Amino acid sequence: MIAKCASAFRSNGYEGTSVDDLVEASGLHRGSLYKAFGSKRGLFVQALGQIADSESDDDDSTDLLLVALMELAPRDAEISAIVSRILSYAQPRHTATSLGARLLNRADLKIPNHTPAKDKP
Amino acid sequence: MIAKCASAFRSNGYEGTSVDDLVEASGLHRGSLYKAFGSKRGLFVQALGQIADSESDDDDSTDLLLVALMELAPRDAEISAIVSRILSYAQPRHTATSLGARLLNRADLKIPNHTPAKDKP
DNA sequence: CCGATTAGTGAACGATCAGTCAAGAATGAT
DNA sequence: ATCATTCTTGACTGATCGTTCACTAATCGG
Repeated sequence: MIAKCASAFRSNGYEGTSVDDLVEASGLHRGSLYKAFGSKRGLFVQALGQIADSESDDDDSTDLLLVALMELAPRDAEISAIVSRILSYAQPRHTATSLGARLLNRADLKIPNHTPAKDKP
Repeated sequence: MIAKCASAFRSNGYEGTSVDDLVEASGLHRGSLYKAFGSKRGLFVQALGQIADSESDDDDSTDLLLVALMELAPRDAEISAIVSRILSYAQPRHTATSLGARLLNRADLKIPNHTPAKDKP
C-alpha cells in the first residue's frame, strides 16, 4: 500500500502528487489514509523510512530519495535526517555520481555525449 | 525580473512556487506577469532558456536545472530539450557527478563520509 | 443477543491554486 | 485638446488543494 503511494510520489514528485492521487493509487479511502498516516507528509515519511529501514538501493528507492532531496530535505529536518541515514548505509550506490546519473536517466537524458557520433558508416 | 522569479523556483521548486510567490518575488502585478509570459510554465521556460542562451554554469543555474530535471523534464518535451541544450554546452560542470554533488549540497548534506572521523585527537 | 469500541467512508470545509478580464492610467498621434 | 491605443492593475473565477468529521459498518467481549 505504501509502495503504491511511493510510486505516485516518485513519478509526480511530492508537491505534484495530490491526496486524491494517493487515494486512487492506494485504493484506500481518504479518511483511512489520514487515520493511518496523519497527513500527506506523514505518508511520505513512512515511505522514505521504509527504504531506510530495509536498506534497499534499487532505482525506485533512489527515485524517492531524489524527490526527498529536492523537495523536502532542504526545509524539513526530519526528512533530511532520514535521507542522511539512507546515504550513509548505501555509499557505493548513493554517491553524488550515481544520484546524478539516475537524475538524468529518470528524465530520459543519458549522460551527454559531445562527439556527434557517426551517422553514416 | 526573470532572475527574481528564477530564485523563487530554485528555492521552492516548480510545483512549490505559486503565482502569488512569483508576483511577490518579481514586484510585477499578476496581469503583467501573464501578459509577458503567458503562464507559470512560460515564465519557467523563459528563465531556463536564459540560462541556456547565456551558457552560464554557476550554482544558481545548476539549481534551476535540477528543478527542471526533477519536476518538468520527464513529462515536458520542450523543457527536456532546453535541459539537453544546457547539458551539452557545459559538460565539465553538468556531469552526473557535479549535478549529484550540487543536489547534496543544496540540501546541506555533504557527500557522506563513512569513516566516523577522529573525535578525540 | 446486546452494547461498546474500532474501522471505513465520503461529503464538506476553508484555503489556496493558476488564470482571466473589465476598468483605469498612461502614452502618442493629430 | 481630443481621441485611439497600449499598458497596468487587482478583484474575481472555478478548480483543486490538504484536512476534518459526522456518520455507518464491522468487530468483539459479555
